[in-house]
Amino acid sequence: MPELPEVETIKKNLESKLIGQKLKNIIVFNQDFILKNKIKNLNTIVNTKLLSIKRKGKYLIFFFEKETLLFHLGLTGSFNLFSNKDKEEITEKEKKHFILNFQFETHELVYSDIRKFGKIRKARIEEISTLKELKNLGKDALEIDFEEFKTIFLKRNRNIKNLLMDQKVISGLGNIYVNELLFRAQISPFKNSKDLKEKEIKKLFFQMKKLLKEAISFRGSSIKNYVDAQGKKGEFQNRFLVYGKKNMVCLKCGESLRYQKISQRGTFYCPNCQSI
DNA sequence: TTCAGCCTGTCG
DNA sequence: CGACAGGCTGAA
Repeated sequence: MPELPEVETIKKNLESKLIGQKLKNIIVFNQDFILKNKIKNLNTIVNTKLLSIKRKGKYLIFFFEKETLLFHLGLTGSFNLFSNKDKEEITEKEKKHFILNFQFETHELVYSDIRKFGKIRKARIEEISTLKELKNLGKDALEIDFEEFKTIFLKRNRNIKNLLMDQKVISGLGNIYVNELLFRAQISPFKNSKDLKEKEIKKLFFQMKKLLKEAISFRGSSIKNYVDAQGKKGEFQNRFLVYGKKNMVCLKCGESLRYQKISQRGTFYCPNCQSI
């Protein structure tokens, strides 16, 4: 579900409410999920303060005084902040997917996950960078500079869409934003990375930065499930040019947009604007 | 590099 | 009912 812009939006929400607060208690709603993630002694972070929250790619890392919690939201993971007054408005339907409730001084932070593809890791601060989830992660799409971005395409012989979605190569982009990015950069999703010209790599780089910043400014994209930590939908789905627009008219050229799977992922593109 | 598998929900 | 969904992994 959440790609870089959605995770960044959630991070901002949480930072503004929770930084510096002491975690008073944790309630586990779904013990199976905790077991599956091999989380032991979750309670050792209780009675310590949340010092900072960092994002890398689609991961969120909560830094407590001695330990850290790493989250990946999978497809349907979500955080929800509740103050005491809006707790009564929680529906049974929402409760059904609650995994964890972190009770801070002024707010409760609930992690929910409908499909339970999300991931949690716990590590001491000094161990965090040794987690395989982070060790194998490519540079964050917002942080990478052009020189580094260019090297992604050297010596690689792969489908461009798969390459950009590979978190080990560059982290943060998912299916929505790669579809949108390739359209905006006017590059075919079927193109091989080795065939990109320097000019196209430049275009891809600048469009990527622009797209992600724009999406963040609209607080991410909500297709079905995504809401930010305040329960609000994003707005960037209203700015999509191709994603979810099979058979609709291309706003640039009027051609009918196509849909086809590439490596099992739905791919939307304009055959005219994005010719090979 | 493909493909099932992990899960639940929705849409046609 | 099958197809599909903002992701990722591990096995063939």
